Amino acid sequence: MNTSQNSTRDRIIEKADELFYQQGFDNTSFAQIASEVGISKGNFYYHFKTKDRILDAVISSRIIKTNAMLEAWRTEASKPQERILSFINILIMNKAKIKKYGCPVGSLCSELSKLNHEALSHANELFTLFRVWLKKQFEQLGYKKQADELTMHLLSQSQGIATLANAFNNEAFIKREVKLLTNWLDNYPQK
Amino acid sequence: MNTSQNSTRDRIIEKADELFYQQGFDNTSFAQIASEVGISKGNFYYHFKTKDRILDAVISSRIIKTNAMLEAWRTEASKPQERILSFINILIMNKAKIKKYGCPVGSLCSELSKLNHEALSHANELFTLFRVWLKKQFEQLGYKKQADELTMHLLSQSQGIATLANAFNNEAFIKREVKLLTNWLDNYPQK
DNA sequence: GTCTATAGTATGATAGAC
DNA sequence: GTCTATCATACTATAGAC
Repeated sequence: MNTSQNSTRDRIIEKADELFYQQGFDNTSFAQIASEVGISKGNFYYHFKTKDRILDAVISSRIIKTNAMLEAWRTEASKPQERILSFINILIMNKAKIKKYGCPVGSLCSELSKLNHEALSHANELFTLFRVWLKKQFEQLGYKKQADELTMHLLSQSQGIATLANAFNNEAFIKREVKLLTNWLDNYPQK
Repeated sequence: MNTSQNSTRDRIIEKADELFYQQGFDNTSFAQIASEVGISKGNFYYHFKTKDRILDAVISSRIIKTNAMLEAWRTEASKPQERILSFINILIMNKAKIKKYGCPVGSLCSELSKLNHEALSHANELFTLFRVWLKKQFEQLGYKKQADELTMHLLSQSQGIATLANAFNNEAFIKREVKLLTNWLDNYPQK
């Protein structure tokens, strides 16, 4: 568990993460994950006893990756404005996948909400990671009390962009809206 | 079919519509719909042979209702600006349900996209109804070439608001963002 | 750790009586 | 039109050999 490389377990998580994003959690079966990883269903159950456990592992993995990404954005840019732009630009970086599958965070939370799944609060932590990080950047930009409102507004816009790009299968729309967001960030008046 | 009142069929569609919204399409079983309507599964299959057929019927029903709503908004207000406000205000009108289940259009399209379901294009017509209607209002407001971009921007914002209100279980956020949207509509400069 | 069965259950769908 | 079976399948999960 701790000493070995965990390579099979990691491969399961990685593949499950991908399939949950592309097909949804409920719509992805153990059999398919096992098949695509190249192991038997029996072996799969050695690593994860229930479907909730694999979902938890996937969410935890995403949390770790997200934290690493946010930390990278922080160190790569000294100015908070540039850091916020890093967030906005993931819409461009991932535009092909977003067009196909929407936002990985938003679509997962939306599905878990419908399923009334207990892992919803765990998945929501992903949103909260972005929220806390962005809020800090807005605060450093000079926005005091409005930092969280600005953050929620930005998160909201990015969710809307992902949803419509997915629904209308439209990458150009993402580019246009990202420009609007960038202008908004540049020109927001009150501090 | 045509002469009778179709009451059982209509009740099935109505209940399926509700359950698909609250629990998702894939996660809602025939058995549950039948049970909640108060009929047997066998009777259910008399009215709808496959799950795709009931989904089609639900989407068609939503299209009819949406068209009626848009037509009502048109006749209730003579000014295009007021009509657009009618659209924005459904976020307030339905804030309790949006908090619980998200946007009925966005969440359905998102799910069908993940399922790679053939009914996705049918469901997208719902988005298109709003898009065409809003575009017309913006054109009458005096926006020529930008009408569709403004429409997509507005649709995008409403989707984002619904997604975040659902994820964070937050109605106050809806109210705040609706005010921003209303201000945006009032103050948008270029025509 | 990995495999091959296999159990148990839920679901979509059908057959046939009334 | 509505009902009571019933079938077939897919999926979650388990047992036990290697």
